[in-house]
Amino acid sequence: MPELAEVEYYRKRWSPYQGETVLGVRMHSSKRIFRGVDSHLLCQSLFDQKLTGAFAHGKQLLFQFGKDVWLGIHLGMTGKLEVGTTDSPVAKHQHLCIDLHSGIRLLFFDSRMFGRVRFDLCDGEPQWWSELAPGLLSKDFTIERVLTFLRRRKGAQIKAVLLMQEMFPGIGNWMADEILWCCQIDPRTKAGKIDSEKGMELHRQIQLVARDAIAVIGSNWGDPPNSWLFNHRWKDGGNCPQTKEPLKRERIGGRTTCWSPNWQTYRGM
DNA sequence: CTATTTGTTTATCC
DNA sequence: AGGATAAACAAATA
Repeated sequence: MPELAEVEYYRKRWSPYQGETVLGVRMHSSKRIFRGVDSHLLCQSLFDQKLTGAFAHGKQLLFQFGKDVWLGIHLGMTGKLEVGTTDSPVAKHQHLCIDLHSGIRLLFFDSRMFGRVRFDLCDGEPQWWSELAPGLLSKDFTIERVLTFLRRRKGAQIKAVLLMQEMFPGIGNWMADEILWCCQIDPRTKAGKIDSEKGMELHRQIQLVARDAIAVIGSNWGDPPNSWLFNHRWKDGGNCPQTKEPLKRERIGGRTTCWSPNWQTYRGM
């Protein structure tokens, strides 16, 4: 499930426990999720450290312990972070639990196991983190960068381009559809066919959708208003909030895409 | 039993 | 070389 706003929601779940000290760490098998991680070193390094930072960037999460212990988490398709207590039994699909002195237990679940845990011991944030593309709401996410990227990816469908994390960190399937719906762009449009005027609108709507999604979902997983495509896109028989006509669902750019054919009529130059 | 899933990585083709 | 596309990954759900 997790895209930009959901990831921010999960960051907030663990964030309040900053300042608390780690009593113990347990990892439950699942080599896949811990690929590349020295699990013994991870447990050892976290022990007796305070949680000192909780960061989100796009779909990536980063938790800092002490000064130079860093735990990175990607939630994949089905990952989630929860808070329990140190006496709760191990649940299904539980991969990591961090017990704190207060009796609180920080938990990471992921049934499909497309998620990933990373671990770094370093002075300053890990390199992979500092190399992430500028966030959608940062001042470095400029119109120029977006237009240049659209030109480079000119042969790909815009739906697929919006899912590329190296330019649009945090945009996932539903956000991409929401953004294109706001811009009235046909999701099958080739990126190179979008003129600069439409490109500027796209840039703006990306920021608006990101801001609104974080406001509504990112704080307490609220329900988006019915004026969004979001509430109508999942099941068959949904209607476009603008035209009231049936929405279409089809596989575009490798992903199920929902759009409103008579609303999203822009097909470019 | 089959088809579907809100994500990324890898292979393959061009 | 670099871009575009599809398959693979694993498990729940309908």
